[in-house]
Formats: sequence, structure tokens, C-alpha cells
Amino acid sequence: MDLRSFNAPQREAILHGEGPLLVLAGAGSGKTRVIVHRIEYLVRERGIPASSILGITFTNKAAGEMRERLEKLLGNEPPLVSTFHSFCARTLRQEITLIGYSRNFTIFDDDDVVGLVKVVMRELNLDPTKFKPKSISNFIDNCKNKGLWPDQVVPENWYQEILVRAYRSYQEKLKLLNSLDFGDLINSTVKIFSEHPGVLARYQEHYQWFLVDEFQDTNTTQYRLIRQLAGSRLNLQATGDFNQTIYSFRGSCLSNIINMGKDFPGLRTIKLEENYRCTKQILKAANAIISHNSQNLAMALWTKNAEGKRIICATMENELDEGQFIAETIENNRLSGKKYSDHAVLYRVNALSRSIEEAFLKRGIHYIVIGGFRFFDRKEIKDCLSYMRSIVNPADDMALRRILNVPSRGIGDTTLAKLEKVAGERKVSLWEVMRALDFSGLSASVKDKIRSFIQLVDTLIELHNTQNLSTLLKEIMSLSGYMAALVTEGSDKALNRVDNLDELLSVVTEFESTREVPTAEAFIDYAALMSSLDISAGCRDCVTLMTIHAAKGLEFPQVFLIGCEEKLFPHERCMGSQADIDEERRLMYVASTRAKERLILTTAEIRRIAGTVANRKPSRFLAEIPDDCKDEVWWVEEGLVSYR
DNA sequence: AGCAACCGTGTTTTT
DNA sequence: CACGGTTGCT
Repeated sequence: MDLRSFNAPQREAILHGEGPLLVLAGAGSGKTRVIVHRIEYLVRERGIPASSILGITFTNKAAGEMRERLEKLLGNEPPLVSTFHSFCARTLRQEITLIGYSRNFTIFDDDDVVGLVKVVMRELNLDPTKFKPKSISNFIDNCKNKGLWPDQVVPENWYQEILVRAYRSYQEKLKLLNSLDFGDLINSTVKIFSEHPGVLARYQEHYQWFLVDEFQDTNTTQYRLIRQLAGSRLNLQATGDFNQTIYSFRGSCLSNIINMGKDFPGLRTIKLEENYRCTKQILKAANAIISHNSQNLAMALWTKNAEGKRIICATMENELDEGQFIAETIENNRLSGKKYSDHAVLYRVNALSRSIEEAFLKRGIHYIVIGGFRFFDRKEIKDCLSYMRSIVNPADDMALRRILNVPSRGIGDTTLAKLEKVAGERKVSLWEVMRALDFSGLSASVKDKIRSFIQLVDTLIELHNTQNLSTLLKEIMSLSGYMAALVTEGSDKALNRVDNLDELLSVVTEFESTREVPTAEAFIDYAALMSSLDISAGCRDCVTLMTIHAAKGLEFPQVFLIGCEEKLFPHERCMGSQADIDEERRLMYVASTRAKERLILTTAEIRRIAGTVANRKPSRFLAEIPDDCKDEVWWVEEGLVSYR
């Protein structure tokens, strides 16, 4: 192996053999390269079978990219690289019967979770004006991030007592519906491993080397899981950066890294502090910003790169000018040979993309928006997937409720409410109630409609057993009458939905040709676990628009960070405590270090937010950039940039 | 049961 | 402003 292109600490990390390793890798320090080449080293030089290595990344997209690089390096049998959630889903498909679920479980998305919370609230007679479904689901999610099952949560007050009660019913209901939410994927796997040492031993035998990327973003249960798997071999490489902890709202906790030495005795720590990405100016600004954090876990990032240009802090009158300014700057850059794809526009909240999109549309600038709405979140896609879910797992009430009357077949809300009431009393799924239909209160005609719906699902289940996935999907669309209903409606909207369903069909066909086992179960997992960040739409040369969170791990020559205003960044919901502000500042740090050559920060004096215009104040973070590495600029409508 | 019109509400970030 | 949820009408 030729390691001449690596610096000393990088080489040290790559050549690390057995035992725990913590790589504190600053932004742009080449950490992914280190992970990939350490795997190469383990396989090539130490003769470790690739199949015993497990790589964990933060997104499916990152996993895919790493897999690709490994394939190039190691040939056609690369190690498994996946996210925590994908790995757990895969494990549970094998082992879940150990905790009383069956293998055909479904994974709930956010909407399903909130929907189920609402059902639970109805059953518990919780006043919806006093308790918001979303805050209950948040509470449940927080508990799960900490690895707490309902019985392990100690309520601190009367309010929390009710929340815990809701959590308990919710969890019972989930089991009844043979379904899992995101948190369950991790927690149930941990539970199986701790209750069944034999099973854990099997996995420990299979996987003996672990490399976890973005370790600072792991939460308590994910940490527990990796500790279980690493067992006594402790062959764990954790890679992370304190200063890029931006997911604590999802339960990630720094103490995982800080306490690692206790759980992993003999831990070797290596710092990667040389940055290969940014100019000196950008790095200087980023370092200055992060040095304002109270808990300063300073990494002294440095670079041999060029000095570079100063950072531009541009003030606009409003968000329209902001869009125009960015559009014009990009067009100017193109005249000097830059491509659209050399540019990214970052923002704190998704809503800010709109004004930029409008400006780009007006000028024909090619762009792609990452995040926001997923393909799999479109109504028609979710409907079809819900048919698939009901076929695989008829107990999945949330899927069933979705399709019961879509297209409309005369089984409306009142009928559903009656069915739901019986299901609640008997503690069974809706499907069971509908199948039995052994209670009074429904008219004969409604009963007939329910029976024919059940027959439809039964027919589809039969097809699922005998046909391949794409055939099944086609039959779902036609036998359910879904496609026909859209065609009959004939509106632009409906025809657009038809197009999207065609698209779904090609996604499924693609899935069939690339997967070893293209079952409906596998496709449902794929749809549930694919995030909006994972879909890399085929836009050859275009500007990328996304949130700062979505930009983590990426880099662009030219980066615009828009909406640098108090209450927007830092966000008003994140200004409550010092810890909140610190996290916002880390976000600012992440945003700044995405830029290779040029960083442009924009502020509007007036901005329209949620329909009302408001005066804005420049973000405090702008003032934290040293004067000698920024140019403060004022932009006026004529397109002139004048210096203050 | 299904549609249209209304109101009020509220917008972080996401596996 | 835009969506969700509710109401009231057919």
C-alpha cells in the first residue's frame, strides 16, 4: 500500500490494528479517505475478511458512496456499509420473533407515528387542546433516543405522568400492529442482543471490526448497540468532530465520545487537524467563530492551502434582492468559467429556499433542492405503498386506514370510527375486526363493502405470494381502482400523480434489478429508511440548495449562506440556553467549512416570513468573524456592489 | 359520505 | 402564506 499521499496522523490511523481507536477529525481533514483506506489496510495487509467488517455512516447516501469507493479498492466483495437504522432493520427481519413480533413487521414513518398517537389519545380520552399529538410523539421519541422503554421513564410531574401513559399505550398498540418506529429499530435490536446472549454472540462472531463515522451524532442507544457488538474485542474505530455536533435535537450526545475511554480501555486517540479543503481566510473565520463556544473543545485546524479571498458579508434590503444578488453572482462566476455545480446555497430552515428558487427560475439558473419533500412522501406514492404494507402486514392499521377508502368505496369516517372503537376495546387490529365483522351497528350494505375490500386485499396477498414485485405493484394500481380513479378525474393534478406512479414503477423495476432479494418487505424498508437527503436526482450541472444540516460532509467551491439574521440563525427556537446557542454556532461552523474558495454570507434588512414582513438584525455570528478576513458589502437593486 | 369554505395556527434541523 | 382541521351544506 502506498501511503505517501497521507500525513503522519492519517497514516497512524490507517495502520492502526486491533483495539479501540478514536479519530478526532476536523472539517475537511480527509476522514472518509482514512476510513476507506484503513479498511483496505485491514483486508489487504492484515488478511481480515471483508465480511467481518461493518461500516456505519449517518445517511444511506454516505453509505452508498463509501461502498462504491471500497468496491473500486477491494473488488466485488466489499464489507457491509450501512446506517444504524438499516443495519437494525436488516437484523430485525431475521431475529424479531424473539421479542414477540413477526418478521413481516412494517416501519412507521413520522406521519404514521403522529396518526397512531392520535388514536391512542382518543382511547385515553386526552383532550387534544391540552395535549398536542406532536409534542407527545416528540416525548416518545426523546425517550427512545435515550433507550428508555415506558416502564423505565420516571415521570417528574403530573404532566409527564400522562405522557408516559400515552407512551405505554402507544407502545402496546405498535406491538399489536406488528409495527416499529425509527427508535424501535435501534432499541429492539439492543433488547434482543441483551436478552439473548447467544444471538449477540453470533453477530459478534460475524462482525469483528467496526468503523463508525459521524460518531458525535450517535445517541445513547446507538452507542449501546455498538458497544454490544464490539464486545470484548473492542475493535471499534470511532470518527467524529465535537465541533460538528448538530443533531442533539435527535438525541445525539457528546458524552459518548467523552466517556469512550471508560468503556473502551486502551483507547488510542488521533487528531486530524490539517485541513485540505478551505482557504486560509475561510479557516481563520471558522476557527474564530467556534472559539466563541463556552465549552471549547478546540481543534487547531490549519491548512497549507492558498490565502484566498476574504469572506463577503452582504446586506440586502429584502429577500428578493438576496435572490437577485445570488443569481447575478452565479451568472458572473459562470462568465469566468465556473459551473453551476460549483455553487451551493445553504440556509437554516427549508422555507428559505423559496425566494432563491424564484430568482433562479426567473433567470433560468439550473438548480436542485435537497431535502424537504421526499418522493416517498407524496400522497399517491404513500397510498400505493400503503397497499403494499397492508399486503405484507395486514395488522398495519395506519396503512389500512390510508387505503380503506382510497379510492372512495363508501367506507367513510363514521364506519372507520365504529371499527376503531371495537378494535380498541378488543385490543386487536382493525384488520381483525373487519375480517370478523361480528358486531352490530353497521348496515348490511356497509358490511358488503367491507367484505369486498377484504377480498381485494386477499387477492393482492395471493399475487404477492406468486408474482414479482413490479407485477404486484401494477396489480395494486389497477385492481384497487386507484389508477382508474385518477384517470377519470383527469385534472392536471391527477395526471401529475399518474406520472409519479409511473415513476414509482420504474423505481421498483430498478430495485428489482439491483437487489438480490427484491421482496415487498425489502422495498418497504427501503422506502421508509431512504431519507430526503439520500436521493441523488440526476441533475448534471446545477446549483445545490439545501439546509446546513443536509450539507454536512459536503464541500463546494462557492458557498452562499443566506438569512444570516438573528432569530433565523440562530433560530428563535434555539436561543433559550447557552447550549442552544452553542449548537447554532457549531452549525455556523459547519456551514462555513463547506466552502473551498469563497464564502458569501447574506443578510436581509426586511424579510417576509410566514406572510408578515419584519425588520431583521444581522446575526451575532457575523460579528464573530474577525474584521481582517471579511468584506462588508451593501447590495442595491441596480446590481452594484458598493463597499461601506 | 363527500365536498367546499372557513378559520386559526405556526413553521428548526432528520435517521 | 399555506396547511390542517373543523364546520356546514348537499
